[in-house]
Amino acid sequence: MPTPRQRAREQTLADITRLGRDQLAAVGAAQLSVRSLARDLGVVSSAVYRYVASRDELLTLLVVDAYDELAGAVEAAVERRRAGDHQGRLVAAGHAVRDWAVAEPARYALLYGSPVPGYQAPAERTTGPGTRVILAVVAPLVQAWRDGALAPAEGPSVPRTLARDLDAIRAVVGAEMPDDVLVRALLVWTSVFGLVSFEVFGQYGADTFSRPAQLFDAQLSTLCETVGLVSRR
Amino acid sequence: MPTPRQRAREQTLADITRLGRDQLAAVGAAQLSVRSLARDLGVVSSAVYRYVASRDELLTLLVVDAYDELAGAVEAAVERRRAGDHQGRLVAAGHAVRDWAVAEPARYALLYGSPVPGYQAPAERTTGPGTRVILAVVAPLVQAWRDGALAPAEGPSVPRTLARDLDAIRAVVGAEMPDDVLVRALLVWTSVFGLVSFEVFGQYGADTFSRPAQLFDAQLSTLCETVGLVSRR
DNA sequence: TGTACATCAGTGAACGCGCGTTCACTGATGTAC
DNA sequence: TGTACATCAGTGAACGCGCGTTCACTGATGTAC
Repeated sequence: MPTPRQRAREQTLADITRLGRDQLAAVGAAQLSVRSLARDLGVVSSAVYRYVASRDELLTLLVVDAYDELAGAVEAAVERRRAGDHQGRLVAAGHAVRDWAVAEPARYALLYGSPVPGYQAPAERTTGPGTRVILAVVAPLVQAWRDGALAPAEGPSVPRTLARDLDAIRAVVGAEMPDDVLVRALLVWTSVFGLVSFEVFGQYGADTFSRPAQLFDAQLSTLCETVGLVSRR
Repeated sequence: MPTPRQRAREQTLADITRLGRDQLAAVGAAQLSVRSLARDLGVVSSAVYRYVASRDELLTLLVVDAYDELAGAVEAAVERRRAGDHQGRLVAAGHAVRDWAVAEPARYALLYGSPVPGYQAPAERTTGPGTRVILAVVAPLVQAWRDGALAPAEGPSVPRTLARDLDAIRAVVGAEMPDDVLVRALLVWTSVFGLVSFEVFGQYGADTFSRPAQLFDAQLSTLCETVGLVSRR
């Protein structure tokens, strides 16, 4: 049974996360400041140090928070589709990433944008949540391979050095799939985030596309063809 | 004939650009500061305002400088290959982008990373140089289409709203190519920068790939297949 | 060629601002006897 | 149930720092006569 003090502490920590998100949205990660967060919290700046040891730890908190939310959104979107519909699930995963990124551009930038100057995310705390997102995105492809629904590879085999790197990755993914499937999974991962980043970071120009989701969709289906995922009619 | 004063002014402006690049590399665009640039220049901070009207204009200067250099590098790499070798030229363009980005991560981030908080690039000065890069990257694909060397489209036609947006883009590209070719050009563009961004912004994890260029290469050739660019043997 | 004036690069002080972090403190909440 | 002590959230002042930008100025360079 938590004491009132414990409950208050959890509440304040939740408030800090929430206000941190707002800060992020308002000024970006580079300008995120402990003092201004304290002002929003209605507290003197030094009080925040009861909850986070430093500005860097505050950033880490927000990184983990964002990864978790994004991963959750992707996982939920995938599971809303029928288990056998691999392409549908992959498209759903892509759109989940895009929807979240469009709704939360600042948090997306924190995770997948240019690095925050002077801040290095502590691997032991962020790698886990970060990997969860990746796995959620490529899961439909991996499942398709497991079900034997993936068209066989066409291209040449990968160079030896690359093959060795892939072994390490295989251990993380936890599936014994062949090199070419793994490369395709990597392509899916990078392409999805590449497409989303372009849109969110404004590379297309302000008014070039009236319905960016349509472009994303068109490119996603091309991507599905590329990796050998074809919908069953 | 330039007066000594004019020559000195040009020299100082060049120094400012050079030191600005160094600043960018050292601390990133968000922390780039007029005062610290003045220190590097060996001059009092207010003196810099003889050359740039504000910090924002300094950033614009660096944006244009970077676009121009990158575009030049891509164009040169493309022209080093035989005119008929469309796939070779596209791969060369991709590698030119990657090489430049790896060598100049901070300047790459300024152009293609998350937006600099509080800074909005003036479209009338940056759009031109920015477009030059895009055109240089997709030029080999466009040329392949002109030469009739592009495999025909397979996917469904694009939605009407998207088609209308594409008309506007066609005007910029200055070529009367069909929608599906244009979509493929867009895919090339976004994918190349997506792949490069992932590597430069550290999404792969520090030591995941011992030779990232190999992964890039493998993904580039998959991309060439996707868009219907196949090398002639 | 010489002089008077205009231009302009660079100075140094100042304005007003925000930052991260430390530290001794007050006073409320929690706990052990 | 009551008391003494420990814990800990939050205060307010301070440290030392850097920032963008303005402004009146000095003195060298350039130009018109």
